[in-house]
Amino acid sequence: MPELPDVEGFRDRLSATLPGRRIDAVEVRDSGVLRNASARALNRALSGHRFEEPRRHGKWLLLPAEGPTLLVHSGMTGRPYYTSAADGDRHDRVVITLDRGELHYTDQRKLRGIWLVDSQEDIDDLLRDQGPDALGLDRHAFTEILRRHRGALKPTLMDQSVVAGLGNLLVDEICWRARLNPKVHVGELGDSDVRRLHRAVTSVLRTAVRHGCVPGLRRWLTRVRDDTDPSCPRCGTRLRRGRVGGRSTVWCSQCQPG
DNA sequence: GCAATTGTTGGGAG
DNA sequence: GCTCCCAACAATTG
Repeated sequence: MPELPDVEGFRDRLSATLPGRRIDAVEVRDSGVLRNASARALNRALSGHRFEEPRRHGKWLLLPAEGPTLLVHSGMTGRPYYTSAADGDRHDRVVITLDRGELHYTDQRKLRGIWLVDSQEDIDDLLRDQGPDALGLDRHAFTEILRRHRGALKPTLMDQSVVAGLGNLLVDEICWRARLNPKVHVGELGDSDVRRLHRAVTSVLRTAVRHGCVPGLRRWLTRVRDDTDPSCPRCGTRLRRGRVGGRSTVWCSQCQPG
């Protein structure tokens, strides 16, 4: 689930609760989510520290704590959340007890997880291959980035080293909005195509961030993509399903020819 | 039992 | 070097 809008929602909610909270204890219930540190190292590095303002880059969430920083990548099913009560989730893997409330990381599938780093250099290292964040990317920068690539549109937009934050649902929604076939090659796009694409990225992201997910709104592809026999919310044509770049893809052969 | 799943990585082919 | 495909990671659902 987590793409840029979801992670931005995590960041926004944690921003309202986490800064200033002191870490009292780190309880690791499933070390399968720890990617580069032991539970003991986590405890030692974080205990007594206070969380600062959370940040985000693409699908990465950064939780700095006066020196050490937790980097969270939620994979497909992860979600960090603050709770003031002692409630939780079935798949809570890490529970950090704070001086007030708790920070939980729940993750059913554990495809990614949590990294602990202790310097800006280590952060840069982990995020080295990330392209610029998709949110707030202006048209000039977007065009310049796109012009460096030749492959199919959808895999290019989903490549986190090209642009950081776009996932499967978002990219389908963006291509549909821009009336571009997900299989079209980036090199074939004209200036007006790129302009339309940038507008679609911006507007879809802005709305999705407001909702904290890719919303199934009235005139959105996401609303119908999981229907048994979905039709285009714009023109009514039966939607096509297939795989593009190895991912399940939905598009409208009428609105997105090619 | 088999396929599929909203993410990422590494290996290998062309 | 670039692009694409596959398998793997893991857990659950249809």
